[in-house]
Amino acid sequence: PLADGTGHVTVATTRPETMLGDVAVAVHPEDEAKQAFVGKMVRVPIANVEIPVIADEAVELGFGSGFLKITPAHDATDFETGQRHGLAAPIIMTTDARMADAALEGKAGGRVPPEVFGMDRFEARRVMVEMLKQQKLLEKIEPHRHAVRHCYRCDTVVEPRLSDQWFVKMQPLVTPALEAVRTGEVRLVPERWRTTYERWMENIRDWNISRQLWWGHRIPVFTCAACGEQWADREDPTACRRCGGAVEQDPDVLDTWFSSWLWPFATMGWPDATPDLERFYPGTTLVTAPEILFFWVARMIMSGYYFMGKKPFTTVYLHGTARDTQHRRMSKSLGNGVDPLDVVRLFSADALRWTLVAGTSLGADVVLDPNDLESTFAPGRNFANKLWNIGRFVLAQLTDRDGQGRTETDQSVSFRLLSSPSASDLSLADRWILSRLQATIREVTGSFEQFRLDEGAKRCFDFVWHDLADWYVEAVKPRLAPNAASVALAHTVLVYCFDTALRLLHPVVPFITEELWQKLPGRKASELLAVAAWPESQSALDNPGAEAQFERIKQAIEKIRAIRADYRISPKTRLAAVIAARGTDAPEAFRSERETIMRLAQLDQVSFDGAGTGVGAYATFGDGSEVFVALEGVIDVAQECERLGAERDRLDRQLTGLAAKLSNQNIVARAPADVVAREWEKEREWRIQRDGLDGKLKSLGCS
RNA sequence: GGGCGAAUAGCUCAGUUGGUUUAGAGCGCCUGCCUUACACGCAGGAAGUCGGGGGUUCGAAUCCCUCUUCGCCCACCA
Repeated sequence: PLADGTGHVTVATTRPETMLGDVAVAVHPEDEAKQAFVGKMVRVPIANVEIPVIADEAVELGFGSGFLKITPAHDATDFETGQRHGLAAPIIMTTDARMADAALEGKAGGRVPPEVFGMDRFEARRVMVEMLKQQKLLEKIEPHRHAVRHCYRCDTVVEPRLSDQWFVKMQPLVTPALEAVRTGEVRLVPERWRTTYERWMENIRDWNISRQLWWGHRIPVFTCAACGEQWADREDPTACRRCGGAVEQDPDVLDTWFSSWLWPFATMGWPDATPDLERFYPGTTLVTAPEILFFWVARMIMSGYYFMGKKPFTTVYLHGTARDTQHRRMSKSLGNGVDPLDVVRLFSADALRWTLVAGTSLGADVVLDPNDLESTFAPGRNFANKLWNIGRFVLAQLTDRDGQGRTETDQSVSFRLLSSPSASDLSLADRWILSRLQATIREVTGSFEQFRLDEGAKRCFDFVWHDLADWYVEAVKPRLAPNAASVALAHTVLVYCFDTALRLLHPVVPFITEELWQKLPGRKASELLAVAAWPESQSALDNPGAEAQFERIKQAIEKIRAIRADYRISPKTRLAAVIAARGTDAPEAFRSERETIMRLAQLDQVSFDGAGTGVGAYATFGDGSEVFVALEGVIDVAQECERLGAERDRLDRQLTGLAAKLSNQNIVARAPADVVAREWEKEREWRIQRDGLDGKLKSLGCS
């Protein structure tokens, strides 16, 4: 009711009991209809005090009744409104949320009436609603969804209550910390966090650093019981610095982040100028979770500039978060987590690490399925297993040749190549894998430097599994026979490749790589991969020509394997094939890897002269090179026609698409020359392959 | 309420300044193999109108607009 009895205003609230602490009712200054009320007094029911109607922009236009009760002691927004209008802030609850006037120190007789005095807030709410009803001052009750703060530990609804606290004035600390990130002096990775960081820094509020907890660093503020002098001190004083009276230390402790923000230098002996501090400050890369960017990272940057005059680190790498298949963050309270120890037990620590590193691209979260650990972590286990088996194979070659363990020769030869590769002795497969390895070293190093851990991990995976194991190890097997001429060289290349791959992979799968690496020849007992040198690529081993030629070897083998599968020929059946190099494809390359082709395509006969004749299956690849597999008695002309026809049609479709592109003058004129040249080269190769197939189709009499 | 991000094969995701890609990988799926390092493996294969619509461009999964859906972070919500 208005105090002058001329009417009333209606106020909505979700916390009726706090009306005992109301000091004003506010309306929005632009709410024309309500301006007449501003300056009038209203009587707060139950509390029986008169308070003014004021105008303030904290009121949201169009929300609720348009009248907002102001309770400065029990609501943060209201506190600020109260400050703006110079209003009092009566506290009407105790620290354990029972109704009582704090100003009366536990005695009744103030704003809190006897009916609810000493009552818990929720009980008081019920009683007060009843009282309002009886006094016919309750207009209506309706459901309203809104956010209520709960204690993170016991889930109790938290009640805002005005109290004295210590704050750090943040504005002076912000400027250098904001500038550092803006200029790139401190780099955030991924970069998009910069916006978030800047927004927070620009709107920073003073930092409440006092906590009413049992455990923590006590606030070093002292108060004299006699004269009231109050000061902060580095030492613990025993008497007042002014009058010599008894002193008391502030009972509160510091916010945990108030000590954490000193971490970059306090851990190294600060405030003393220690050698560690000199050597290790500033640090290089801080790795942490994104949600801690404000709590910790921003504050470390601020404290670094303030206390040390320098940034605390150059790069902040913010990693992803582990989530479940519904993208919920894994947490103890939700119970949707994956226990790392289970994963270690079932799949190994390397498998766990592999999944998290290889499965997360920069700045992205990683989704793990707590209900299907197998499909989540098996790939990592499988890869570790593959590494182990390659290691077993390599080591077996080096140790059991004549039943007498590894020899002196093995150890010396294995590392000679590193300094002086002799190209003339190397096979095509050697040159290919060595060149591939150099590219791998460069790419993996580059990826890691850019925090593209997934990219680096997967590049290693591809090299180890698909280059080294699938092709090189298979190609090199015949040369590993004890009496083979190039056995020492083969060992050298094999060990060099494997050793280097282990070094590259060590950050991702540290345990198995360490174990394997220490078993390699030439290792001293004290050597650790963990501190071994990072590989450097040797440009002398780069060999694009060998890479291209060995690609053709692979293609020839793959064509033969595909023919074998198409005609359902048992893997045990050895076949005879003719491979004809065409165009720029080098015939001597095929000849030099004759053994490899025979073994991997399961042939008992291969010729590199002329084209194949008789009944058989045909395929074309590369620069028009051809492969012919004799299939007397197996071949079905109709099926061969269909097979070749399908391949010819596929090439035709591609050629049609390309032709449209290349006949468009716009493209030819406006696209970069090298792009156009590449398209023409593609067109040439596809056309040669297509023409080859056409000829074959004709000669088979396919319609 | 404010800010940010994501939608690409059945699933989880790559695809770095628009053009070497015939849109890839792992898992799953289909066929055949215990080929003396590995069946946690080998060989071959199927599978995607790159969320919808519009635009810019000679050219778009990639840039712009819009719609839809999902998610995350922050917040002083009467």
